[in-house]
Amino acid sequence: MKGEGKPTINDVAAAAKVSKKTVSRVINKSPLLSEKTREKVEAVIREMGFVPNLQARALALRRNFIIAAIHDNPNAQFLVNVQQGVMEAIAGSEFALMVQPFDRNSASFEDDVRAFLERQRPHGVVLLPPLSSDENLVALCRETGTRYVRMSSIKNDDAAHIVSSNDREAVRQATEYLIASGHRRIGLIDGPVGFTSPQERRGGFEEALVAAGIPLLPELFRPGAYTFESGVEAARDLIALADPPTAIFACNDEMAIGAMITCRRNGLRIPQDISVVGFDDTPLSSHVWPSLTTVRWPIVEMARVAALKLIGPPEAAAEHPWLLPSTLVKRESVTPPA
Amino acid sequence: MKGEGKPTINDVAAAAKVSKKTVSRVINKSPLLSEKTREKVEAVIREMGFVPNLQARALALRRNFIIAAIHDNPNAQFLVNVQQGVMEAIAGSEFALMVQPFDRNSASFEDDVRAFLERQRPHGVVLLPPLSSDENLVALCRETGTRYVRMSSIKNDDAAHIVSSNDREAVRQATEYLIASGHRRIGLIDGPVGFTSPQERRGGFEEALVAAGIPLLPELFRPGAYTFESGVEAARDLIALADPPTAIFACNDEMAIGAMITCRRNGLRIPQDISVVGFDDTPLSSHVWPSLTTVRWPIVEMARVAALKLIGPPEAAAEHPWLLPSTLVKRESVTPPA
DNA sequence: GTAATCATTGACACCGGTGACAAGGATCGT
DNA sequence: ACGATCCTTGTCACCGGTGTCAATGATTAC
Repeated sequence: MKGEGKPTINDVAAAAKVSKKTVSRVINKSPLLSEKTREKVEAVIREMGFVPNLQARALALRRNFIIAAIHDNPNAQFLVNVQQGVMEAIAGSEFALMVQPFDRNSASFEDDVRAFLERQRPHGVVLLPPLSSDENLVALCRETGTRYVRMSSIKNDDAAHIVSSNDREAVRQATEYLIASGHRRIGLIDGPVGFTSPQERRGGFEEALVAAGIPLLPELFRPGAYTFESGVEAARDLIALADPPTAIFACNDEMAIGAMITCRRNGLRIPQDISVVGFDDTPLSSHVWPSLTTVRWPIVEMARVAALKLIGPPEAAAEHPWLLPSTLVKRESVTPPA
Repeated sequence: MKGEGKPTINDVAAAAKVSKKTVSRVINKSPLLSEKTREKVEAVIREMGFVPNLQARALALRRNFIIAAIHDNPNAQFLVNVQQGVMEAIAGSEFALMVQPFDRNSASFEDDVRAFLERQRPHGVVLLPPLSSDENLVALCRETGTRYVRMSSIKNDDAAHIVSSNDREAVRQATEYLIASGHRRIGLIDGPVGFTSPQERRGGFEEALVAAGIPLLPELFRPGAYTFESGVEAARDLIALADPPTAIFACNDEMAIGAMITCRRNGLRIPQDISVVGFDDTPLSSHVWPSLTTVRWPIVEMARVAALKLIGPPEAAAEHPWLLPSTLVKRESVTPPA
């Protein structure tokens, strides 16, 4: 310890009168060490306040302790939930979480991602939807030797590299719940085109209708963009129909709430005049009035599992579950039709 | 290039038949280099797809390229805005963003922060509110030699280490707007006790009342916790008063919206029967009906400036502005009292 | 023409850890 | 008592960059 700066492993070694390798063994909890020296060195470490330099470790080990969440998702609650899940997984470990948004509309999108992966060389990345369904990114991860886990609704049994939720099934159940309540004209507000998540959700919706022998009427299917405004628009169109639906399923909560507000602005009571079901279970959904019946999407859990797959030994990645249940949360926005 | 793994500076040096130091000069754009060798080496770098290893760089330079956002803030929109601001500042640079939440209620809070700083040794940290008002953390940053910028409403002219917004003034203006509209009984829903931001906001509110000669009536001051539910409760109490207020200022949007919904549930029309003003300008505030008049808090800008202060040369940190304007956004939730 | 100066480039140690392997001392069996 | 074996510990090179300073060759000054 030269009086300045943080003590290094050399300082500790000198102070404890052992080799730096021995100190290294202590901080790595190597089993081939006598109890006596371990205690001696640990005492010195404590006394000097030595903390190993992660940069040096990263260089020597040729791997660092960074989990990166890569996304192009503007939804705040989603992102924060993901961050929470990852943090739960890495809490207490040496790992840290890096967050990196990308613009998928940029011409340099893939180059940007590649530059990030090659520069930061994170230990592992969690690919968040909707960007996670991009096969090029997966190829990029493979190419750069980056461990990855996709969070996606894609069908895929590569359990080591994906975490998914059974959205289709959950939406089917939600729709069956509407049908069981007596609804037969149910509007759907779709998610953005080309994204995988709304495909699954819509799929579950359609399956339920088909199973109940209810025809799929084009006028009841409305486009959406996962935004509040698109929910407003879609609902406006739906309730303007000659024979409007008695219930609406929106592919996410934000649109569902846009729909609720639009219905109310147009004099419809919820749920007496029209029932609404959403998807996500954002905090908001329990704050609106009436509270929103929705499908709980286990983002936090998915993110936690994704991170666990990344920080554990590679061969154990597939041992964590890859499919987590989305579940129907019944609140106040559904009632039998008048 | 040994056929395996990424090429290193040594591989490039060998291939270009120059010393590794010369390659180092090229990647650092050193001016003392002949144009000829620069081009030759750059060609080899491109051809081999060489990307310098940040870990090694970090070790040699004894500094890394990580900006960490440290927080104990559960508000999703806030966090994402901060992340966006930081990303705007570091886009195109070598820097990356790390996000680290802490639990201020934990007994090991300070130890946790210390462990994070000492292990990751980020190049700089942005301390987010409310944790940013903790002087112990600032001391910790100093002690560990970590560059920091506080995002806070604290009064402080240490321009190199703080980014603030003139919340007090903005709230005063918002309140003056209510007063100018004819309101004289205005309820306040406070923020959590012990936090600095609600102090400023309440301060601006009181200043405006005092300046207008309106007495500060205790029954019109209600506690809050920045949560939707606390807004609900406070509003319930306010409208239950024998002489209820004709307007409410809530210290954040979430409470304001809780208040709006509560008023409506109790048969009050907004803004005809009661006006509401919030603070934050979350996306939500323009989505509710009627849309919420609120104070726009420039989080993205503050975060961007904070990051700029961190990534630039230390002596230039104070040159960036430290005070950014919060501004009143007039929407539909305010009208003169009946 | 030669010394002085400048622009380029290289040699080498170092940042703070780790892995591979060797060495030292204690313990064991015979 | 002796070598074989095991348990601990140390030596040394290396991870992939950077700083310092010296060496080289080209240019300039006189």
